Amino acid sequence: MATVSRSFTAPQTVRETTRDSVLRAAGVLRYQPNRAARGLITGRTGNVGVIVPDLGNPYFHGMLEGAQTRAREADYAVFVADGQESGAEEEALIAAMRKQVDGIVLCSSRLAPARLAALEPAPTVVLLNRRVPGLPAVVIDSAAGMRQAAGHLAQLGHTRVVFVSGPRHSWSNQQRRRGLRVAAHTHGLDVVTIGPVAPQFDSGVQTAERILHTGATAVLAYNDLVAVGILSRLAELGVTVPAQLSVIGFDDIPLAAMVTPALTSVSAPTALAGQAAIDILLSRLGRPATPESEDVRTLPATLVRRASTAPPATPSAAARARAGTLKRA
Amino acid sequence: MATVSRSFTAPQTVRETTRDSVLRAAGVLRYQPNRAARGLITGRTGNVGVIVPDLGNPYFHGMLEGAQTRAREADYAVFVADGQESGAEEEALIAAMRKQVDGIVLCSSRLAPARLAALEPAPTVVLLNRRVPGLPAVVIDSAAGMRQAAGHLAQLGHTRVVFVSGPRHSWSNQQRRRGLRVAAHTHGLDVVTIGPVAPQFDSGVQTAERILHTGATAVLAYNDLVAVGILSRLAELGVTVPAQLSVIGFDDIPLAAMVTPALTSVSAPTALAGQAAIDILLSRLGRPATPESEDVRTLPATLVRRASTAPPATPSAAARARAGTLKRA
DNA sequence: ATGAAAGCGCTAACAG
DNA sequence: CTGTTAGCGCTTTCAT
Repeated sequence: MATVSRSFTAPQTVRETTRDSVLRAAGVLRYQPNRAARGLITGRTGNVGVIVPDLGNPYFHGMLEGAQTRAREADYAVFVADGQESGAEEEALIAAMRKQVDGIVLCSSRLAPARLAALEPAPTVVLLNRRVPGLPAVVIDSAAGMRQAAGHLAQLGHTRVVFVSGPRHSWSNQQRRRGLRVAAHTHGLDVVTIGPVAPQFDSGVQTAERILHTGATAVLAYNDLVAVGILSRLAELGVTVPAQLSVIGFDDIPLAAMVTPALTSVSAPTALAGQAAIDILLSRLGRPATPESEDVRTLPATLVRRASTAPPATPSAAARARAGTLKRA
Repeated sequence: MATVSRSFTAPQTVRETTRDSVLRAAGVLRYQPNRAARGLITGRTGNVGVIVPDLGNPYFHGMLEGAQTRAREADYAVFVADGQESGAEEEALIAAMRKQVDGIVLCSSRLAPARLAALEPAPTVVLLNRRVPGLPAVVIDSAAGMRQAAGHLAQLGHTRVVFVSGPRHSWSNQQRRRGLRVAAHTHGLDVVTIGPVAPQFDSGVQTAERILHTGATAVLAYNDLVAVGILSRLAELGVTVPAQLSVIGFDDIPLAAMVTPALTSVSAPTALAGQAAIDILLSRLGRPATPESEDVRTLPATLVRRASTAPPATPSAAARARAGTLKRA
């Protein structure tokens, strides 16, 4: 009995011939150690949890995918749960998961900072797309993307750009806004802010004309959804993009890759972020509770040059390239 | 000790006053029964697994979301795993999950029918978007959507339509193809099939001109991706949609909701399907192993009328309505 | 209605 | 190197 256990968990401590026959027998009987029972004694479950505010939001799919991939590579299974945009629900989920997982990745947590800080050390938690002192985190550096976007526009000769601001209290929006202000200063760009607006297609449609009235030649939208809305309305108004106006969106959702060739976008590496979160989580599980070391990993958002660098030779060729990431059912 | 257990699992068997003090104490101490330990003895884990071929594919997000929502309502936690489009990996995942879950939902399984049939009765499994005799399943009835699409086109006065066929061996494609054939016959439509083509944006771009050459006035594409490709190329060619040509896509991915107003789409209720799968799974867990009763739930895909019924009064209004489902990070 | 004891499947400590 | 023993946290007889 103990020998069987050892053959799985500490193969070196068992004579080779014995181990072989054990493993062969296990193969025939399709025996696999019961992880729940193992966890009962080792205190480790081999599971990690991933909590997102809304599984219906494409923004989180990349994070989930990245996390799942990495976790599975390390032979961890992942629980996924939907916090329903509610801090209370999130806390309930954490409580429910606590004993079933070794750690939890909290994506864009809706919990108050104090609540988050109160979680550690049990369970081990890693924040994704959120920063709270004392907790390990993976953040996406919007500012980096904004620097690239501003540099890109400056190089194209733009001098006056519009920023369509997202939800006022959104951490992402603050990041993007702040990043742009700095970057614009660096490149001598004049920034006009419109908004805040809801991060919807609709908002873009409604702000398009105001944007034109500012006399700006380029616009950075809070996210791709807003950018696409702007593009849609501009098309109706007969404004050619990017010739008369450059439009830059923000996000990493498959959607963005598909819409009109006129869209350039600052893209957040969500899948990489998911992977990084798992990496940190697993490394923390190694050393038992080291409150001093604070792991924070920053991933830069990057400008994905699409058509607006210059009108593409054949628009469809560019569109084709962009569509490559989408898959079938 | 035993009384504590009973207070949680069988409250009636404990005197009210005793139970109250137990539960109150539990609240204070933040005690929650350890589900793993419980599972060890009851044989039930309170977890379900969801396996999809590719977490990066938007088509499966709805299923996952629906499944997660329903599972959580029933106080089940969900494991999610990515089969990487591989039957072998899928089997490995099933094996790994088996002891940790009470049942598994297999979405668009890539496993051979015989392999699937060999799974039951342990673990309990429900197929989603796949049908194999003897196994409970939730399928999305593409034929219903095709009937609506054909009826819609016939009513608009079309007589000759193109079907751009997807991957030859795809179950979905067979369903759609077959459904259209029947529906076209009913409505006296003439169908020209082009393809099979890869389910990509690119394919649409490449087939657009061939479609025009057929003299057809409407086209049904295998999926939205192909449809959008077609629309993109048509725009380049100066063909107005829907006036000169009606384009209908197929799928339920957020993407589709955003692209040009010219797209009408047959939409698959993936979230509902995910919920239904969990419903069946949980009902099966109730009655222990009833191999006779074969639960199969069919959900109809439906035509989502967008702009192509008639050119919208204000295109942006229609576009706006379609964009409503997308959310922010 | 409650407590005592056995045991779910496993690993860890200790003999041998 | 391998077998024996104890016990992880819980539920479930079986007594009381």
